[in-house]
Amino acid sequence: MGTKHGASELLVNADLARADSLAREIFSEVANKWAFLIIEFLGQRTMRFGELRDEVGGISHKMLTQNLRMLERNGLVERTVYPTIPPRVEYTLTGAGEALRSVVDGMCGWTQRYFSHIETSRHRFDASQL
Amino acid sequence: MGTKHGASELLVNADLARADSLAREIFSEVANKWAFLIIEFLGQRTMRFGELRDEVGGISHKMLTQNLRMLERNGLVERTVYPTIPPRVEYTLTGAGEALRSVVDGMCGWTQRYFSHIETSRHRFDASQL
DNA sequence: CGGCATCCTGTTTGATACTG
DNA sequence: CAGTATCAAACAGGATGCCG
Repeated sequence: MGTKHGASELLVNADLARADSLAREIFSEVANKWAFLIIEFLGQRTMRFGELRDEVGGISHKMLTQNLRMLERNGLVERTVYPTIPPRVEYTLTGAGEALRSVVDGMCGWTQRYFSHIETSRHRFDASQL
Repeated sequence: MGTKHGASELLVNADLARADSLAREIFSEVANKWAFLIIEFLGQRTMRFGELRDEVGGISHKMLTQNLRMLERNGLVERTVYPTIPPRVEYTLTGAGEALRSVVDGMCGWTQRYFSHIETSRHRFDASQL
């Protein structure tokens, strides 16, 4: 890296810095347990709000709504409303969502693979903390 | 799936159910942004507490300690203390940690790949919410 | 330097109730 | 059925100070 910078080079650096912090922001927003679980289950098939709630399990109505909105905003999930009575709303993964699902799948596989390693490690750790 | 179950089959099912909920618990505990960022940076090289704090950036002393303990407890990170003055503590990824890092790397790649898709989607969404 | 305990604040969350 | 609002409870997180 030299000590001379043209104006355009400075702009490029500024752009990279902006992109980087935004990338980190996206990363932080999406990397949470509910989002991952939702993506994992939605990957299996399109589901209605209530189905998803049952599948995920242990998530409150409010949390599911919040996370679905966040995922929709980021273009990972598509929301389709059928204006019937009672209302019917379906959620599907988009291409970006499917792509992230393969990452989440990787994590599921990891959990299975290292399951006993983790259990053992936990016991050892807890025992050592008396 | 028949309607008759032997005692051992019931036990197996019970075990699977226990393992499943534990797996989900592990999944939920590890799938958070700080843990992912820590794993990502530690994957590059062994680091001291302070280095890691600087690399991750924006994480408080307390959060870093908490997450490192959690990762150590689950056997993803190994903690080495050098009893010098001042103290020197190094953190390294274990095999399980490295394995999870490849998942996190996948997510980093995903973020880069869909970066502009996400930005566009966000703008569209925010505009539609007036 | 790194860890732990404490206090204190603001965010997250669940429960509840009401709307279309 | 799905969404939104509101409220209280619970928790996460930052700041600070002291210890090894």
